[in-house]
Amino acid sequence: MMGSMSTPDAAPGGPSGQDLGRPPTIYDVARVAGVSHQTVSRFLKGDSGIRPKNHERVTQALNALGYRPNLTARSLATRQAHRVAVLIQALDQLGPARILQGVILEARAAGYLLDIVTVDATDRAALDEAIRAVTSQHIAGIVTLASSDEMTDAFTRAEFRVPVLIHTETEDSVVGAPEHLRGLHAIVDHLVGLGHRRFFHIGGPPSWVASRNREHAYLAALERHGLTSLGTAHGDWSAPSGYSAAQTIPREAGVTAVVCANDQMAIGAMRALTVVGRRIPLDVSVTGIDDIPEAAYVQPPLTTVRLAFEQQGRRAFRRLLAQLGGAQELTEDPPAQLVVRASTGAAPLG
Amino acid sequence: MMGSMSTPDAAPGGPSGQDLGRPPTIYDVARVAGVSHQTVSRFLKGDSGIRPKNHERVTQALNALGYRPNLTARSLATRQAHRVAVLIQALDQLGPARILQGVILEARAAGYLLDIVTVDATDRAALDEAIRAVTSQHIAGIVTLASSDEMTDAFTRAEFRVPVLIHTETEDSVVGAPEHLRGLHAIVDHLVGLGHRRFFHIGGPPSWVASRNREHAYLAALERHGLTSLGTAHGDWSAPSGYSAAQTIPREAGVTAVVCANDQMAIGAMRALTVVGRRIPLDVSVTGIDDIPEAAYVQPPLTTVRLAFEQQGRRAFRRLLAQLGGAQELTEDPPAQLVVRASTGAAPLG
DNA sequence: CCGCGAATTGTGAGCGGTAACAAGGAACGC
DNA sequence: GCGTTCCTTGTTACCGCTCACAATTCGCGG
Repeated sequence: MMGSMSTPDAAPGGPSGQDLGRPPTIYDVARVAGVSHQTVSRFLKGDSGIRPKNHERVTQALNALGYRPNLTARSLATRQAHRVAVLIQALDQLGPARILQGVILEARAAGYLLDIVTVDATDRAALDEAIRAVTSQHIAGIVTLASSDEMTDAFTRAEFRVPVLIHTETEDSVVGAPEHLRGLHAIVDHLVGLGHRRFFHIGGPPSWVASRNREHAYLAALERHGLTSLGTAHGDWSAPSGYSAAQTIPREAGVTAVVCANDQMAIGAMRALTVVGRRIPLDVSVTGIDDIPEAAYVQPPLTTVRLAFEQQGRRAFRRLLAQLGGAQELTEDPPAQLVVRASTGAAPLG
Repeated sequence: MMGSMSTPDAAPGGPSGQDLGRPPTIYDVARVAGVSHQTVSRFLKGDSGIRPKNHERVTQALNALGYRPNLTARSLATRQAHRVAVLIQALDQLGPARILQGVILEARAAGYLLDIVTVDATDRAALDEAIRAVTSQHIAGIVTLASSDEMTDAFTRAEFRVPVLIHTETEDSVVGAPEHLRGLHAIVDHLVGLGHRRFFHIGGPPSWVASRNREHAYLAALERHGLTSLGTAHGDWSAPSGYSAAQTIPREAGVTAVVCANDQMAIGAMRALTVVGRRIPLDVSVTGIDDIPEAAYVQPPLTTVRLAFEQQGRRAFRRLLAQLGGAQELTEDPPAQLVVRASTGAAPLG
């Protein structure tokens, strides 16, 4: 009926098919550019075999329409999900939260969505259930940041068709003195330098890989100085557990240095020691690991080691990505840095 | 030709078409159940108009194959994303992290995926950029947990086609004494009961809604007792800023109670006060808000208010869901609870 | 100027669902 | 017993994109 023939668009009201109600598709782009949708698809894919003229026209059409790819459709067609499940123990601990932060950053950069699931790593049933729930979804891979043995067990128990990356502090670095263990060495060196000879350790739950690594590093560092530990008590990473653990230190042992596996427990331990009248650092020195924000402001300020959590997270995700055939890994070892504050001092005489 | 007629399955090799390499689709289910794929779809949708016989057969086929719906395909067909963007300031603060935890839980329960973006709320450009990035995706809605004015501004500046839920502590509860403000009232009541009359406040950044709410509640609580505040200093929620803020308290003002807007700043403040020789709680009482895990183990243990962060998060997400036409809201007000510890004591005489 | 192979482009068919409509059956009244 | 209506089912067509393959086009030697 009407004269217009260039735009076989039956929809009335639109000036030139520029802005339709729904977001533009590659077909819209193709129409505007005067090419086939496949050419647009190829362009988007970064294909090189496109003639300059078309390349140009597609580019223009693309930002004329403000095209955004529909990731859902792409996923459906390629049948690969840009979605990764993250199993994490708890968000309310600084370390894990920061690691997660790193994972989030890296995932966003790579265009992946995260399916974050918090799990109680000590509850096998809940763990299995969570894994089942997660794997019944369409996901590209799994990252786990809660690295207890129960967790690892649960994962080896289940069968997966997707790559799983079990993040532990030392993932790969078991060989070759990983940085954070170097951090622990630095702590022990620092204390020995202050004259300490009688050490006690407050570690995390024995079933955690991180606990064992840290304890192991502590013992190794002592050994390097020809010293042995007077004992270890295990907490659960929390301040209360550090408090209880410190109470188990035998009074008569003459411990002058308490090395804790994280700051929270160190804070609890300091409290327990203070309560029984031991002065920090005059009578006993206490150290932590993590350098939580409060560490500098507790009484006395805590000597600790600052770890690059965020980078650990980035690395974990990158590693998974590598398994998925994506980008290459991040290889730099996350640094660790000794932070000396007032909770450590010269060993008491005698 | 053959006797079997119940399974018109031409595929060779498989025993009965049970386990093919790829995950089963509704077509597979339909074939096994001997109905059309649409019937299966209807069943999945919870449609009631299905004859008992078919209902039964579909049910059986469903779990015989272990069918899981392909959310991607569903999204494509219904063109609605089950994906919500969460804008959050920082994960390494306990409060926000726990709120996020609540959001995560609720989102999972509702079958939504979260696109978590951490933003620096003070950087307008970054903020706008983050919002643009997020909204260019196909999302159902947005929840923001970083409730500074910059954030709110950025959101009112932008146009959205999806619902946005800006979470603040007091969202709706500005009227009718929200719980956490009741918590602040409880703190003031507690201190007044101990004989304190000279109060000072260490608040968060003035641009944060939460800061203003808390300060407002603090002032209101004092007023109820016929008292006025001797002043307010603003920090940035961190321990160091609490330390600095406490240093601004004029020595000669005779302040006996310092009410801080969160625990971290309280910890910093206690340190600053101790450094200048003021004893806590003998000379001055200090209180926090949040009840972070370390609060009970700093020296002295901190009197504070425990807030139900996780529930705040759940509520925020539910509220968004309600806007999306989903489930109804959670209406219970998250509780707040005064936790009295050793950082508060009787006001000094004179 | 034609033929031919390589390089570009276009076409058609899914990916796994849902929506709209058409078709088949059962129930019911006469 | 038969026509009519309503209830269940089945059919067909997308959603927006990618893949495999067919159709063009281009460039160049003969």
